[in-house]
Amino acid sequence: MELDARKKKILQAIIKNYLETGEPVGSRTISKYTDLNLSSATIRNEMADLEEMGYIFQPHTSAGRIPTDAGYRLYVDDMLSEKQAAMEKEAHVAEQTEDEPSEIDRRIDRIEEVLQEMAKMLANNTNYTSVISMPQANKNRLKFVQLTLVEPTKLLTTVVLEGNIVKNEMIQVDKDIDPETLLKLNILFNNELNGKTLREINFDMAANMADSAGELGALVSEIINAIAAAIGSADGIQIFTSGATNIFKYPELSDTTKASGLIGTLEEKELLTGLLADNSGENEDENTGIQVYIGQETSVSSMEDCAVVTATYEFEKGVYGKVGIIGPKRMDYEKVMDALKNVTGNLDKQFRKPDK
Amino acid sequence: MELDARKKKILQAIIKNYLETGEPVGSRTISKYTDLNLSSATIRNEMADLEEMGYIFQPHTSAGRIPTDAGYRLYVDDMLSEKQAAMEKEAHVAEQTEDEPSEIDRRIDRIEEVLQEMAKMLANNTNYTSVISMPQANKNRLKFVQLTLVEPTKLLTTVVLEGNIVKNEMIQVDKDIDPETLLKLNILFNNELNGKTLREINFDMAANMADSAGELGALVSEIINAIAAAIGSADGIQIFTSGATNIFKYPELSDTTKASGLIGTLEEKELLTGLLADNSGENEDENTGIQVYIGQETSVSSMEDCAVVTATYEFEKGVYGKVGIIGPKRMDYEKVMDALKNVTGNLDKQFRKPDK
DNA sequence: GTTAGCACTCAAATTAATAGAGTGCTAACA
DNA sequence: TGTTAGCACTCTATTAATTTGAGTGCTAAC
Repeated sequence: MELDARKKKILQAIIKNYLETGEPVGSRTISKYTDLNLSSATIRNEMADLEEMGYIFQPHTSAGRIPTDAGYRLYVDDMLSEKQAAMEKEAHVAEQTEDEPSEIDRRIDRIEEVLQEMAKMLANNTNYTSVISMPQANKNRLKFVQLTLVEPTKLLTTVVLEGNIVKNEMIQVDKDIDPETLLKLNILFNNELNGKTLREINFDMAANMADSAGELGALVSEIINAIAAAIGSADGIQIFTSGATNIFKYPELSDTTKASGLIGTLEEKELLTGLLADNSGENEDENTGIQVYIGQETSVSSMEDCAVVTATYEFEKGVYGKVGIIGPKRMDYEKVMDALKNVTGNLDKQFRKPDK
Repeated sequence: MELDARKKKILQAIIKNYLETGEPVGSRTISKYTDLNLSSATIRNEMADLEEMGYIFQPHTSAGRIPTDAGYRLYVDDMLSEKQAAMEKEAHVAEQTEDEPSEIDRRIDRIEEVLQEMAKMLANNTNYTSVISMPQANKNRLKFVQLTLVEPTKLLTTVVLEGNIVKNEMIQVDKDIDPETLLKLNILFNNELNGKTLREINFDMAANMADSAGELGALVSEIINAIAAAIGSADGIQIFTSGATNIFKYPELSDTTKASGLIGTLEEKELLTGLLADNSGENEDENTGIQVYIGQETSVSSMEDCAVVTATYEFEKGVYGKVGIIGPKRMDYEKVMDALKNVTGNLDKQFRKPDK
């Protein structure tokens, strides 16, 4: 069967209406709602076809229609391509209004706090649950290492990554370290490791350095481990969420089992990593950088009644983080995408030009 | 009216039964449940008295009785005094078994992670929601300050507090700083500030130091601000929660409005600070260090159907943090208190003797 | 002071009745 | 051939009526 223009128009009308009301949509409603001037009977016929094609379904025999995941998919894809076209048009215009004053004017030293607050704002504005991931550091380069003796046998390793993410790790050492050795170590590490990514600081390099350090070998490799751990802890995607309770605003998500499951995954966060991982390209809209996962596509069972929309922000050249919205499938995709574009734009500005 | 021994026994039986079943308790049940050998009619009379005294009430006229907050209070206080007596007996015994091997054997460098994991364990074990506060640092002393130049105009301030809590703050400076000045500053700050608490690093001291620094005055006071901010950020009580979804296991908490409110306060965390604040003495049981808040006593409106039990752990001499359990009023107080004692004991050990 | 017995109350569960939205199908129409 | 009016049918949701049972309070007897 063909999905001709009329069928498509009807499908869109059904979805649009369902997004607003959350109730199954009947043929009579569509007959009035659209400018097609068709009777409800005709609509009914078309609806039967659309159902056969898998875009809509009836929760029970005498009810109106509800979009299936495939239906949502079609709708969202259409919207994305429209958005894309619109953006191409406005591209140059945007270029000019570039340097409008950012509303947010604060110190950037505590990225965590900025992101957490951003998440809060986003959740408040959209009435959905928001999710933001720390920029992924596994591509981040080591900028600076500082070893400091805090106690005679306690060595503090301060690791600064490109983009000025700072991490600390405390090392317990066996024997006292004299200031001279400490200085030597500091120089050694900064010479050898600066500019390297976690991947590059691999076992080979650890071995090499330990060898060339002679009798300090054991200590050196322990320090390298600590550094790797520090980078790694920045690396294990850190996720901020906000507005978890917004799900209770949508009846289809707020029965106890579903809500509990959802909030559980939000609390645990592990399952969210997949959605916020840096899977650029895959499934992503090239122009808008927006990804949409509907129901099963999230591959998180507790979210099978949800949709997730994510966008990417640039933290440093080549280092990305993600912002996401989790809500019911019948979320206001358009509004959500706008809000996300807005947030990522803000973050981009804030991080890329830290000082005015 | 007098609360004689028999009435008390009946009251306890009612509460005990209600804790288990969550259903209103009738006179017949008590007549069998206790070893008092009284008929249900007699129990009924006593119950009427207990109701008049405000310890129990009926949700509706033809239902069994449910404990009031006052009833719970009596029950809990009784239990605490029993526990206290028991502890006094076991005091010397405990002394001997002191150095049993701790089950938890991990690196202590990341306090945050330790606490978060502890919270998780606690929530899993008890089936309630757990809450742990970072040790409060406003009594913490500054141990060490390290200034490092990360970029020509970016100064990284690493602050180590007693107990090896590490905080970082990035400072943007106007003009380049030469290595010599940096060294001078490092020495200055470590000489002047080490061992001081946030309170002691007040405006006077800031002013003094800035004055004696001459032309570097502006920079010095900016750095002091950064240090204060770093300490302050460790100071603003940081709270870890876990097992928020456990509340759905208790019907009396899981209707959407209540659950939403509760989870909201758990997410926001601000409202929890009151419960976990270091209000030692006030309302606290001297021997056990356990505090119990029932319903209204939490002074958090979303928790008026909850009870909160907290215990104190010692992080460093004189520096305390709190561990708490949030659950329905009919929680298993005994189990909860034991679990809390267990956790605080573990934390005490872990922090007080970091190395074996 | 305790207890048996009885009338009474009220929430919760069950059943019955009703209303209404929406469908599918058929037959007529342009 | 595509569109439409009309009608019988289906199924949910709502409301009302009924029943059940746990539990009480009170009285009278022990």
